[in-house]
Amino acid sequence: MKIYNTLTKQKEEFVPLNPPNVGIYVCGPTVYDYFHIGNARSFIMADIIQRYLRYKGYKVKFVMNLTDVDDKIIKKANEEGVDAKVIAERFSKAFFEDIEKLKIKKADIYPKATEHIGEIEDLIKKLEKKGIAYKVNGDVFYDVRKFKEYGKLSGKKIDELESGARVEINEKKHNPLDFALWKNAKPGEPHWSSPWGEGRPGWHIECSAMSMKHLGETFDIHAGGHDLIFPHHENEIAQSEGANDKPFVKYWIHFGFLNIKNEKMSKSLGNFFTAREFLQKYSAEVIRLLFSQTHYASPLNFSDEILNSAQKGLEKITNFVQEISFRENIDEGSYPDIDLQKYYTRFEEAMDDDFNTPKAVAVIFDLIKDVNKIMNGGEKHSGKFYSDVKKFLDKTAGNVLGIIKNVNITKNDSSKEIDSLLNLIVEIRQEAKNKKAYDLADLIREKLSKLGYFIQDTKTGTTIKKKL
RNA sequence: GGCGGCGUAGCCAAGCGGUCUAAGGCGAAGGUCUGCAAAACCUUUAUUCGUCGGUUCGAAUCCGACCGCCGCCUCCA
Repeated sequence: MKIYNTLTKQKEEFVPLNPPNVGIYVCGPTVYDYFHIGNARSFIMADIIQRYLRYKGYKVKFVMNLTDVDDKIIKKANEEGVDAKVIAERFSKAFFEDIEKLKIKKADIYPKATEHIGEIEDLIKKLEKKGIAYKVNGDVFYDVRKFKEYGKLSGKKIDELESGARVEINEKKHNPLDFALWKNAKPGEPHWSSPWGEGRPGWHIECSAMSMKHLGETFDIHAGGHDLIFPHHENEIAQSEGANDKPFVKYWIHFGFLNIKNEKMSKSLGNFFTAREFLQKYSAEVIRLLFSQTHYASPLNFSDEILNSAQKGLEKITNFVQEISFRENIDEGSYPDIDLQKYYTRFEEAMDDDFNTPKAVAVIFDLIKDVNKIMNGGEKHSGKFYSDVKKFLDKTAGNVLGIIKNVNITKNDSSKEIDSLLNLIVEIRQEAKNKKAYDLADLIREKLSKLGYFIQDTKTGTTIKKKL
């Protein structure tokens, strides 16, 4: 299995530090607002990565942090005249609601910055002791010049950065690129007492402290959006490696942006849609299919057109799953000449190649086409065949990509009853058809459709599907 | 200004030295099945991969120049 590593700028064979264990840390949200569909892309792609690693048999420990102290949270709290905690709690809750709706598998741990002040403090002390951090009036800064490898992730050079036009001017810093580890609290801001006075942690140090605590000083995979490479992840490396003198992360993965009209979707540009808004109109599966059809690292230009395209594609998948679910129970006949193992292999080859989900999706569609062809042959086939196909889809498109809707109408006893009633209706309609009472047959179809059930007459019998 | 990425059919998007007369999805046209409908299937829809050169027996894939687009260098997934 290969992963493109931002640190080395090449695809590398994935060798975990401690197989079969794999530690993954993904930069989560700053909980000051609902997250937008661009953020959702990162969360979903990280989800697919961890699901695939589990599929491969790795024992994954997946950590996603919540930044719950931050300038933006404080700003919002001030605007509303409430405590910063109120804002953080409100949007943490919203975050969990939204990722659940997006069918994102829960992380093993969601550490919060405010619950790791002790670890953060220890880390800063360590850096201070080594002479890498310095204090100025209650603020503590990281001295970028003290870390020789600064810039190794982003490919930037300190000198070039300094001459850049947009470096913040702050006379307190030794070097314009130095960044805050600890911020002196202004009145009304959340604060904790520390050796440097009342204050709060800087953003970058949180992730170093929390990832280290939950995954160790060196761990396998760290992922996040492309815009975090610099300065966030660069600074994390500086902090962690500066303190521990050992490699921080083995593989760095970065997700491409979701663009709108060719521009990065972001809160600051104002060209965003929240994930919640989208979920009202499109299902999680549609969004996931859409994202899966582009490689995680490439930019993805968002538009109604591609959304509709994904929706149609998903319908094709859903129709198919309903069809085989139906046949799984009733059909009897031969097992057709098809080697499902071939599709597993192709799926894995695609995913093994730096999580090539577009290719993996193509395998799913190939399978669907091939099986549809078999079903169109007019012959009946064994239920075992259909359940094998279904198992394949559940394992790959379902458990890894998350693009299979639950089509089971029959889940409990009461719906079993519904099933037999539906079958009765189908039989009656068949009688009507036999007597060429097409008006009546069409009426039944029409009425059922209004109730959300679609009747379809196929070569091998009538099937009924529920609208999903 | 520095650093990085991208440009493949009407749209989206894989492919990254030969199996490419280039996957897959959407769309479009015609057809099959059907009482009709729906679903599905079949056929067609890029001899060509931004442009121009070069390397090579061989290039969408490597190199160079140019054109166009985007991102990072400030909070941002």
